[in-house]
Amino acid sequence: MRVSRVQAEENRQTVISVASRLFREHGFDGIGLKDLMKSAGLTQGAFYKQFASKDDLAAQASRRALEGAFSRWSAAAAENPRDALGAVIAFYLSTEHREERMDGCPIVALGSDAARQGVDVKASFEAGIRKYLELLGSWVGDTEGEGEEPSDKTMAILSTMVGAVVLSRAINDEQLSKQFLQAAAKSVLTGSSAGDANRDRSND
Amino acid sequence: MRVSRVQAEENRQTVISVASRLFREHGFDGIGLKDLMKSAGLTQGAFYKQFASKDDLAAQASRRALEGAFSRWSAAAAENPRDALGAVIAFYLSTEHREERMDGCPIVALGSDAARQGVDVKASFEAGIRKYLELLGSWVGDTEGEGEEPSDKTMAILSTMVGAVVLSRAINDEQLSKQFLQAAAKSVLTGSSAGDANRDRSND
DNA sequence: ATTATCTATAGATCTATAGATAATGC
DNA sequence: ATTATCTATAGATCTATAGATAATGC
Repeated sequence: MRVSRVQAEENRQTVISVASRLFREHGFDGIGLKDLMKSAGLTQGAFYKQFASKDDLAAQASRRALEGAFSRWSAAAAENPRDALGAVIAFYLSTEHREERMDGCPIVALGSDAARQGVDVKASFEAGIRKYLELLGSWVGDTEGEGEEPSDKTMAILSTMVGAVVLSRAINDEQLSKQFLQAAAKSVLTGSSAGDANRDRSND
Repeated sequence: MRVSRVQAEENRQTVISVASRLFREHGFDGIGLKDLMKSAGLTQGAFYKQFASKDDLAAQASRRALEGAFSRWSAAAAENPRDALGAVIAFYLSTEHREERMDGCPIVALGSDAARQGVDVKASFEAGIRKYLELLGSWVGDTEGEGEEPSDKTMAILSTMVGAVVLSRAINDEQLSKQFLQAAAKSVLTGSSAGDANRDRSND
């Protein structure tokens, strides 16, 4: 029954990744350790040799989720370096992103939940949010250097993006839902002074 | 043990009001019927004579919460009719509102949770959101009449407001948290063309 | 010898239902 | 007679722990 140290670490990583997806799908309180471990191919009994508590896992899974989301932003930007902001907006404010709670932005999927969690989960969110802001700030073009404080404009853009997807997911009407995404995209792109000419992407 | 029909209805309303607050505080999955009923001064056994299920209560409590929030917006606007948008922004994007999850905006407190709920809860949210949009639209001043479709600008403003408070609650750092609120206020007020001269309110 | 995982379980809590009780409504 | 609320409970699930097992690490 025992497993090599390497395998054990691999299992641990699997649990964190699975949890980062299932927490987004069901909320921190919406899924139990038994189902979480089962989805990772283990039994519940193995949990407490790997994690101190469910809260501990929540903090680590949140970090993992934010890191994954950051990678996605980076990848979108790398694919379209001339219009990085436009590229990120194109997927973030798409109906596809709205539908994929499990793999989508953790701030949207778990933002309300995070507000009720302890400092560890919030620390994971804060670190991820700061990285979002750095990336966004470099595109919005009003940071005065590297590693600067985030600008108000950058923070307002992130707020608009997060809010639009939260709102688009909280309602039944498909048309109104889509309009939240489109309105936010329009607002961010016309107000951002991102300075690119090729605004040719469509929104879905 | 039995109680008059009038009293029973009053109890029902109390349960809905209490739930609208406790769900915001703990999430739909974060509080049980026993504690909910106890907070309303009843026992759990009385629940199912009043509601079909916990989901049923969630939908009704969501409606009640949104109605309360709408009243607050209306009241703020009535107190300062010359600058209704500014008055709403002043409290919505304040640190006080950020701290009062239980009585604050239900979209912020339960938006992520609502995305995981059924059509009834989402219907409550949708109805409330439409009323927010109507009110906002009348202040932003680009609706072409009464009962019109919400404008993109109105929807972007609501997105920014909701997103900013979600973000401000998901992190530990007080300064960054406050900056989200201030940045959003600035963005909404400078970009809104609300057309009022007396922009003299402060943000906290 | 150590330990990652397993099965099993403790003790609490969850939603929902059943039956008793006592007051209302007719 | 009806019924709003109560106590009690069913049956499932929750987090966390205990002890057994079997493979690793030394």
